[in-house]
Amino acid sequence: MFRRTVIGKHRTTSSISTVRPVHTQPHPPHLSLLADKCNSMHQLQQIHAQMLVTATFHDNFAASRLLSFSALSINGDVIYASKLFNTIQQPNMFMWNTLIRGFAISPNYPHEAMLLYVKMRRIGVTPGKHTFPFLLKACFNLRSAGSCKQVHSHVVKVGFDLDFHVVNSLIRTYCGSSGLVFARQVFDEMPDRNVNVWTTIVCGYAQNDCAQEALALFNRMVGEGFEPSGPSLSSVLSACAQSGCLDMGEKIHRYIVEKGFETEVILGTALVNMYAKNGAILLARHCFDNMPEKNIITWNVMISGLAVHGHAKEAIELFQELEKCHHVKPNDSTFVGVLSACCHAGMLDFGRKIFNSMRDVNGIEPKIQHYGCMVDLLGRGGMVLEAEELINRMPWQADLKILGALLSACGSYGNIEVAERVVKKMLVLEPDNHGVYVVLSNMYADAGRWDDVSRLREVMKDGSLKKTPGWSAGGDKD
DNA sequence: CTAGGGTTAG
Repeated sequence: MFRRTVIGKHRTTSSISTVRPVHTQPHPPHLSLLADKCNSMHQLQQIHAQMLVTATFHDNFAASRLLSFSALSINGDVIYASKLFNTIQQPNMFMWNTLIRGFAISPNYPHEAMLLYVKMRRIGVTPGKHTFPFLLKACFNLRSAGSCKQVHSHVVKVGFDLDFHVVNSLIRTYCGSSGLVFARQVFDEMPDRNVNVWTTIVCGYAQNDCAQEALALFNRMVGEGFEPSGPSLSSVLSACAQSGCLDMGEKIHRYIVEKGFETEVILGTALVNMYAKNGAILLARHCFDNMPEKNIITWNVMISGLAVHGHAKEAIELFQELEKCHHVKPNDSTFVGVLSACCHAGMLDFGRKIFNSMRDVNGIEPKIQHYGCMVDLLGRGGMVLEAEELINRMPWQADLKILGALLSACGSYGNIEVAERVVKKMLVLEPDNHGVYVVLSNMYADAGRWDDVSRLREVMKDGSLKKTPGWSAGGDKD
């Protein structure tokens, strides 16, 4: 069990590799140091075992080091942490908080954080000021405004409603669960604020598509004498990007330069995005090229910015540059940008190659947006049948958007046969979609099929194709 | 004795 190979790496004294009887063993403080240095659950379990044998585990500080690793580390195991926690007779506040935090940030068990909090209250333990930010993180990850409200009332009852960290967490959590009104209320009721709180509310509005309000609040913040921080500038740039406020964006850029802010990844990306969304593609590119460090979001913003503004070739060249980059790997939205560039440039073969390379080379499963790009690309290239086939091969049901792209390709290339099949599918999804009748009718007219035009007109008067034999939208299922 | 809030895209 106590393999020297693993433990021995960090061994500082000889006592650790030899298990001595408990009564002769003083609490070895180095065991908790080891717990801090461990990087796998395997190592952690060995230290745990050592602590049990040497009675070190009864020391709450030592036990909490184990708890922290297993609950919080990327290589940890929150279920193990929970079991470990249950063996502790008198957990202290740090331990309760650590496990709540561990559950809160776990992908699968944020709800357990709430349950643990309830359990803690039931046995009469009063939460500390650190408890609430963790608990609220769980609410945030659950996207639950209801839970947030409940926690909010506990915050008030326990009296932490003046703690910046706690209140900021409340605002952030409300913003993340469609509770912008509550967030604003909490914000307005604060007797005093700091830059972080201002940033949270500005960001909250920006992320909820309320760019104007975000800009207004940012201006108010500055007006009240707060020095904008890097994060607050990133947030307001996002608002400038959404709302087309190039002037404001440039003003912010000048401010960043004047104040000598480090344009590290996030702030730099926010600038690139702001310029790209505003169509100032050269300025975007200039910022991009001058960034010393970029992440995948930076690349995506630049690539799709180029694609959208008619620089398909450059977008693809940039993607090829990204492929040579060792520390940044493309993700699924990278491919949305690249495929839309192919679409724009009509690069059919290259687009097919890229689409296939997603899974084969990059291990990324294409999503419906990628199929959408491909249908568009194939359709515009006149490969209407291939596009239809691709839709039929998708693992999901086609939506109106993707069918619409195919239908318009049918229109451009006069493929009535496919158009009729597509229209049927679209009417299943949306029986009163009049647009599709019009498209189809125009196609019949273009082909001189006047009988079909009038037949369709009758059907439209009826209100639905469903009633017409041979046109029963739900009737012949594919 | 340990710890908490703010930032970039779709």
